[in-house]
Amino acid sequence: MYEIFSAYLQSKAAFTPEEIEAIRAVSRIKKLRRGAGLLQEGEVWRYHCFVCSGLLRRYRIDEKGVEHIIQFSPENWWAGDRESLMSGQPAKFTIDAVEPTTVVLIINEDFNTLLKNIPTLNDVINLILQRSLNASQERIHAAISYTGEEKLQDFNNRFPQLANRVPQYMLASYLGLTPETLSRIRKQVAKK
Amino acid sequence: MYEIFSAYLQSKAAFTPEEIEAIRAVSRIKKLRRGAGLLQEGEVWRYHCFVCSGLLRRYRIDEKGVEHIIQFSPENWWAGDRESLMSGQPAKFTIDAVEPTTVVLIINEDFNTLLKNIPTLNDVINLILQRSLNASQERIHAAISYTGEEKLQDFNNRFPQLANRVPQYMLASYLGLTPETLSRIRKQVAKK
DNA sequence: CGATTCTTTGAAAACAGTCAATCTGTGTGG
DNA sequence: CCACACAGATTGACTGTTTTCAAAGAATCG
Repeated sequence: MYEIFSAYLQSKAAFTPEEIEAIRAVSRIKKLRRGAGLLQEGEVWRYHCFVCSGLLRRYRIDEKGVEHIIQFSPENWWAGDRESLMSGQPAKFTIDAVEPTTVVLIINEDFNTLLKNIPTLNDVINLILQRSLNASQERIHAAISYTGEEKLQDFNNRFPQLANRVPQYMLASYLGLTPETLSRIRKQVAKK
Repeated sequence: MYEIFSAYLQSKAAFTPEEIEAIRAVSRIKKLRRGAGLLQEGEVWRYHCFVCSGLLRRYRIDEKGVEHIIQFSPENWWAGDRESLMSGQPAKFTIDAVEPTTVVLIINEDFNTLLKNIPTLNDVINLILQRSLNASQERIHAAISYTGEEKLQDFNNRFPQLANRVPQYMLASYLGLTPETLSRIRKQVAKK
C-alpha cells in the first residue's frame, strides 16, 4: 500500500530513493472498514494523512443532530484536521470512511522533521496547501452564489464520478441542501 | 506607510534589520481611493499584497450582474488572487477598495526570492496560509450550515466592528443573502 | 445642500425545509 | 435461493423562508 503513496510523491516531484525511504520510515498504514472513524470530534488530531484508496469524509454535527460535510477525500488526496493539528485543541470535526479506505499516517513531529530535511517535500506540501486554499475559495463562491441546481452541476464538473460513490444524503449535506431537495433537483435535471 | 508593514512583520517573528531592509527594497506602496480597483477580472495578478490601512474586497460578478464577495481584507491582512498568481491565467475575481486604502505590493518573483533567502519570512507566510485555509473551511461550514441570522452572528463574532465599516449590501453579498433579506434579519434581531 | 447611493418596506412569487409515508435496492440469514 | 430487514431515495402536502420587483425613505459624499 505504501507504493501508492510513494508513486504519488514521485508524480509530484523528483525524490531520491533515500528521501522516499526516510518518509516510509515514519509512515504507518491504517485500514478502515466502511463507516469506521478516523477522528472523533473532541479528540486531538496529530497526524498528516494521505488517502491511498477509498474515500473519507470530514463533517460536523450540529445541535439538531444534522451532519454538515466539509470535505470528501478520495484516493490520492490528503485528509485530517489542520485546525486541531496546529492548535492542539480538540477537533471540531469528525472524519470517517465512506468506503473501505487505506491511509498513510505520519505523526506531526515526524512530518515536520521530514519537511525540514527534504526541501522537495516541503515544496510539494506547500503547493498542495495553496491549491487547497484556492479550491476552498471556489467552494465558498459556489456556496454563496449558486442555486441548488448550479451547485450540483458544479460538483459534478469538479469531481466527475464522485457523486456515484457517495450516498445522496451525503452529497446533499456537502452542498448544503436537504436530501429531499437534492432528490427533487435531480428529478428536475433528469427531465431536460 | 512601510512602517506599518514592518511593524506587522516584527509582530509575527524576529526579523533582523537587514531582512526588513531587504523586504523594503522590493516593496512598493500603492494608495487607492474609495472604490478604486486593484485588480480587474481578466487581468493577470502578479503580486503579493499587504493592506496597511483601509479595506479591500475581492468579488466576482455573475451573468446577471450580481456581485459575490469572497473576502474582505482590512488593515494588517493580505489580499490578492493566488489562483491567477499561481497559474498565470487571467483572474476570475475583481479587487477594489471599500475605503481609502494603502497597500504594500511585492512582485511575485521578488517575493519568492525573499522567501528563499529569509526562512523566517517563509515560516510566517506558511503559517498565514494554513490559518487562511482553516478560516476558509470555517466559512464553508457557515455557508452550508447556518441560517441567515446565524451567518450574521457568526460574522460579527469573527470580525467585530467590520460590519460597521462595510455597506449593508456588501455584507449581504459576503453572506450569500440579498440586501433586502439582510435588512429584514437585522430588524428581527433588533427586536430581541 | 443636492445628488447619489444605500437601506428599508411591502406584497407576491419562487424556493427550500419539514414531516410522514411509500418505494427501491442491497445484503443477510434462514 | 428466497424473503425479510434495513438503509437510502423519492414523493406529497404543508410550512416557512428567501427572493424578486417596485417604491419610498434615510444617509452620506462632494
